[in-house]
Amino acid sequence: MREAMLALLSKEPSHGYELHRRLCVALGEAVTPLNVGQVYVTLSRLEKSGFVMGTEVEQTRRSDKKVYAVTAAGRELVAHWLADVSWRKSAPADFHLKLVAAAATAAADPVGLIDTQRRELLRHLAEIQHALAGTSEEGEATLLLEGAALRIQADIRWLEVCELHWTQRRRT
Amino acid sequence: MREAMLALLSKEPSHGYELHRRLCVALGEAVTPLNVGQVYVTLSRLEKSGFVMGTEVEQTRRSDKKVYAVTAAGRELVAHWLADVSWRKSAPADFHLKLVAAAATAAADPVGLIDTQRRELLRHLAEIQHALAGTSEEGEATLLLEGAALRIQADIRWLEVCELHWTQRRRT
DNA sequence: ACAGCCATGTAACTTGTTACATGATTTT
DNA sequence: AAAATCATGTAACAAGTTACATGGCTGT
Repeated sequence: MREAMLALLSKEPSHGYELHRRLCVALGEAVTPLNVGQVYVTLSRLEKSGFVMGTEVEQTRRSDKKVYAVTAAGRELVAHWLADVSWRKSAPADFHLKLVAAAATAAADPVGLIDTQRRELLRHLAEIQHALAGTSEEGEATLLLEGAALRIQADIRWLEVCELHWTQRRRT
Repeated sequence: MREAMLALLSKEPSHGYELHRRLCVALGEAVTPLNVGQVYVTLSRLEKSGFVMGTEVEQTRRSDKKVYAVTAAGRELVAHWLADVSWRKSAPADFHLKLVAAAATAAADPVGLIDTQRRELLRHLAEIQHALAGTSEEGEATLLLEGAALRIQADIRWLEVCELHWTQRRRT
C-alpha cells in the first residue's frame, strides 16, 4: 500500500483525493474498496518518514489542496519495491487450518466445509467472468480480472484435491 | 492468526511454547516462519479480550507453564470463523500495480519485470515440487504444498497473459 | 563450560482500518 | 433545498512484527 501510493506519486504528484481515485483504478476498485481516509493517513505517515513532501496549492473555485511529490528517498524505495520479486503466499494455508480444526474438533464436517467453500468460489468465479464479459473493451482492469479468474480456478482444483484426500482415507 | 490459534486451542488447550510448535505444523512451518514472541503477544491479547483463559501449571522438572483454554466466547468466535467463506483476494493486484507503475515511470521495463518475476515463480515452483517429492508419505503438509503448487502455476499462466497483452500493443 | 532447548513475556514500532468532523461547491 | 462531489484530516483501535530480557534444565 505504502509502496503502491509511492509508485503512483512517482509517476505523477497528486493530492489525496485524486490519489485515491488513481488507486481505485490501479487496484481494481471493486475488488478492494479503498477508504479515502486511509490515503490521508498513509500520506501523512509517508511525509513523516520523509518519502514524500506536500505542498499546499491554492485554488480559486475549490478549497485548497495539498499536492504530494516523492522525495529522493521515496524514489529509492520505489526502485527497491520494483526490484523485489517476493510473492504473496498461499491463502490455502488459512483454509487448510480450518480443515484440520474442523476434523479435530468435530465441530463441523470437513467435507461439508470444502463443499460450501467450493460453491462460494464458483459463485465468485461466475461474478468475475460476468465482469470480464462486460469489460470487453480490453481495458485496464481486464488483466486483473483474468488473474483473479485463473487463481480461483486453481483454488477450486485444490479444493477438489482436498476432498479426494479427505474422502478416501477417513479420519487422520 | 487470532482465529488460527483459537482453533488449535479449541481442539486442545496448550501453553504458548507448545502452541507455537502446533502452529508451525498446521501452517506449514517453512512457508511462514513464525516468531514465538508473537504467540505470546496474541495469547495475552486474546485473554484480555476474553476469548481464552490461562491457568498456571506447576511443573517439577521444568519451569512453570501457563496453559490456555478457549472460553465460551472463544468457541463462538471459532464457529463463526469456520462458517466464514471469505477467501483472501488476489496477490496479482500487487504485481499489476508494479506493472503499470513501471510502464508509466519508465523506471523499469514492464516485460523485463514480468520475465524476472516468472523466473522467480518457476524457481519457487521447483522448490515446492522438490519438497513434494520428499514428503511422499502422503503426510500432513502435502495438501498445503499441492495447493501452493497449483496457485503458482496459475500465477505463472497469468504472467504469460500479461506478457502477451504487453507485447502485442506496446504502450497503454 | 557451553550450546541448545524449554518456557515466558514486554516494549516499541508499523500498518491497516474505520468512524467521525469539517466545509466548500456543483448538480438536480 | 437536498444530494453528490471535492477536499482534508484526526482519534482510536486492531494486528502483525521483532528485538530484547529472563531463567531453568539437558546433553556433550
